[in-house]
Amino acid sequence: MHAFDVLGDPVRRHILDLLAEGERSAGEVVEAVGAEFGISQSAVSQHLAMLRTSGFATMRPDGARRLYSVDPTGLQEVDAWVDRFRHLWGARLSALETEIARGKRAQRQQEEGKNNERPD
Amino acid sequence: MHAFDVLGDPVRRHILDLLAEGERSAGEVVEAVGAEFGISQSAVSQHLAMLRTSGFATMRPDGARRLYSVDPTGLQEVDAWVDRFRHLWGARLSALETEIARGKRAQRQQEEGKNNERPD
DNA sequence: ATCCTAAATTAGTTATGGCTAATATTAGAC
DNA sequence: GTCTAATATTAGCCATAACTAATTTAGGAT
Repeated sequence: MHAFDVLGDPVRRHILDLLAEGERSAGEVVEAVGAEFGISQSAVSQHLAMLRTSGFATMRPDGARRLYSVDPTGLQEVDAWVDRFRHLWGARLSALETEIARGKRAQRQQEEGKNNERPD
Repeated sequence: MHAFDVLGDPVRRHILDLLAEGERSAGEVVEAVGAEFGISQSAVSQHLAMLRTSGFATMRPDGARRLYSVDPTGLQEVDAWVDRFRHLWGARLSALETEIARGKRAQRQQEEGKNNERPD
């Protein structure tokens, strides 16, 4: 199943949001998601399995419990796809691109300062 | 329909890839996509409509033809969602984040230089 | 060994997304 | 006006993703 199909489901996005805050046991995920979406333990378990097999989550056993975390792999895949289009939003990526612009200006000024005592 | 559901479909991703190269008429899209996926004009038209209503494409009429282009809106939405997880892959966003890091370093050095003649 | 809790798995049902086929719209040429 | 080309729209069919209910597996306690 393709990365975007995985993220297409609101329950799976919610699970990832939760895991983004840190490792969670399957039970904790069931409780949180159940509260929000009212679905069964089975359903959540199936989602967790899919997140794992599609590279969005990792699991480690802890006794009888299973602890899940975010796996960046799948998200990076998504990010890589979106990359192709980044140039379309004005070579300006809000806060991020502002930082870059400022950084470049700062660098330029610094480098010019090295060669020439008179910056613009 | 949610942005990720839109990108979940391989045909729609293919269309966006095509539009990323530049504006295309509906007919051109039908031909390109038809060749790759073997689906009808109707199917492609339905996909184009969805891309439009979900903020991934814009359309402008040109006589009887309709010219489609990528609309960054939907992609930005996706990008914003992924943002929450970026810190997970090493606070390193390939070229982009490298730029930021360099920029911050440059700024820091420059500012320190103003107050104190001895940079680290 | 028995029991309980945590979680996964399986089988079966249902809702929906994506398709085709047919039809409708619109623009331009004649 | 009629005809054709380009595209959109509608209705209906089908495949499948997501769910529930029931069962199974496994760990830890008594």
